[in-house]
Amino acid sequence: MSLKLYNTLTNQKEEFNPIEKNKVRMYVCGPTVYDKCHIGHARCYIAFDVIRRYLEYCGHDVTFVENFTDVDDKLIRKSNETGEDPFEIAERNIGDYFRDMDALNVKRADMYPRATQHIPDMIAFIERLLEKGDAYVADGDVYFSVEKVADYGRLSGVNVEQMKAGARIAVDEKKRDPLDFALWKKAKEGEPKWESPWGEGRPGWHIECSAMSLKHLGETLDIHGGGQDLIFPHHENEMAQSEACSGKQFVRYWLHNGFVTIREEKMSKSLGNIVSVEDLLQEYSPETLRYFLVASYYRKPIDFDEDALEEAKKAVARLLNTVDLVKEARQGDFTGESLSTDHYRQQFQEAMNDDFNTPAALAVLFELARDVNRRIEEKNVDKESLENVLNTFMELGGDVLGLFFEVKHEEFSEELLEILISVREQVRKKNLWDISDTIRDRLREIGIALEDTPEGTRWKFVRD
RNA sequence: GCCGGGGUCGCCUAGAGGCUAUGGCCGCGGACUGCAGAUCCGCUCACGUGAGUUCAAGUCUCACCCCCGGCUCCA
Repeated sequence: MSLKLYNTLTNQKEEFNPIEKNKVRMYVCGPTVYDKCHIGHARCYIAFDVIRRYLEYCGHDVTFVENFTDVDDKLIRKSNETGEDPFEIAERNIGDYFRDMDALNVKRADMYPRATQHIPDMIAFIERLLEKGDAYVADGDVYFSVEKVADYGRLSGVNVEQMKAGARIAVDEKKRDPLDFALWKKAKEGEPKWESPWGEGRPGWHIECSAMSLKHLGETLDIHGGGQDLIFPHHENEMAQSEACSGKQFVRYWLHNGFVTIREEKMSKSLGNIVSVEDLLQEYSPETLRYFLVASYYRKPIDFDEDALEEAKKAVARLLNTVDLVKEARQGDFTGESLSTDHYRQQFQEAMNDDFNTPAALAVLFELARDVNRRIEEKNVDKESLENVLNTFMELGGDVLGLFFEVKHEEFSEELLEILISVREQVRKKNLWDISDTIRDRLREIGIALEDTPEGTRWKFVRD
């Protein structure tokens, strides 16, 4: 059973073999921090979070690097609009990014290099390209010469000749060829700038990923990921300049996640339909959001709407309830037949090995949930099995998919709650239903759900 | 125009040649229950259209009809 993943470079599923056995070098294009994170960012970073987690589950030692683009046109524009310093804008959005991603249980990368902290690396990279004759200086700008790359377009499948013929390329007097792209941009008035051999200026967009991945992960990466929109021009250009520089293959497996649409429309500033993670977390639990995003195959588009989130909320609750039931059951005196989780684990792995097929993997968890619920209901399962089932849920649904995780609750007295529950028990014995229901309703309002069972009343924290 | 991805139950979502097509949500019936919740059991004639290949086709081929994305702002 081997892991296969869909490689954008070859347009097919390939068996995954890292350069070094059990060692994975992985780079994901992080956000340009000019604004808050939206649902599309969440989709991307959760997708690659799951990929990273699964690789780790398979025993790989993953080095995961994700960058922050903290200097670029959009940041500068934003700064000009608001008057706020661009670096402050970046800093604030980076803080928000961590807050949102932490809330969504996205594991932290091993490194978060920032463009502005790698200016010398980028300059050195550009100098090397100039030495090799793959780039040229033009009036303070430096451009990469696309014609030096024989197979330019091989990642994205763009047709070079056709693009040249088309009118979609902005004409720029300084460029020798319209497809050439900027490595270094000459400083303009009021923009952030750094000293360079070509005068003051700032780096182009693509160079940062090439320079930073080279520095932190080496010349060849095992996995490079990002949103589908980055395939062209960003990744095509990264690949062109990195391979020109090193003479080696830049990335073995290119992975790209699909987009999120909002009620069947593209999410965009002009449509004003951007849904921020911050806002979503006001309405929905991290588990719900995460489930929603993981319930589709990462390469397919997802359409966002409230109904879909409501569905996700109920679906994930089923799994969460089962985990609670198993936790509770293993405390009781259960005996009976054993329930092996081997089959489910194997099915889960089979699904994940098929290019991280999380919907199929979830289906396996639901099957396990149904089967263990039935056994608990029948009181026909031994404690060891329950323990095993719980571990299976925590590893597959928790460690790999990131759906189950502990959250901190405000300090409160469990003892007081127990007293309240026992008082309620007494009034229930006297059929004083209005009082007992009031207690239950009021507790529910503050996030504590009571459930009456033949074995007594149990309570749990709930999040919507 | 060029390139790419799709159309599977009421809705969402897997499956890519072969036993009764995955899982979820909703709906209906039942068990349990003071109610609620949770859980369990059962039910509900889903593969865009038309040809072809094959003993066998959601699954391969061709044609057609629709949908979506990219083509230097984008995760």
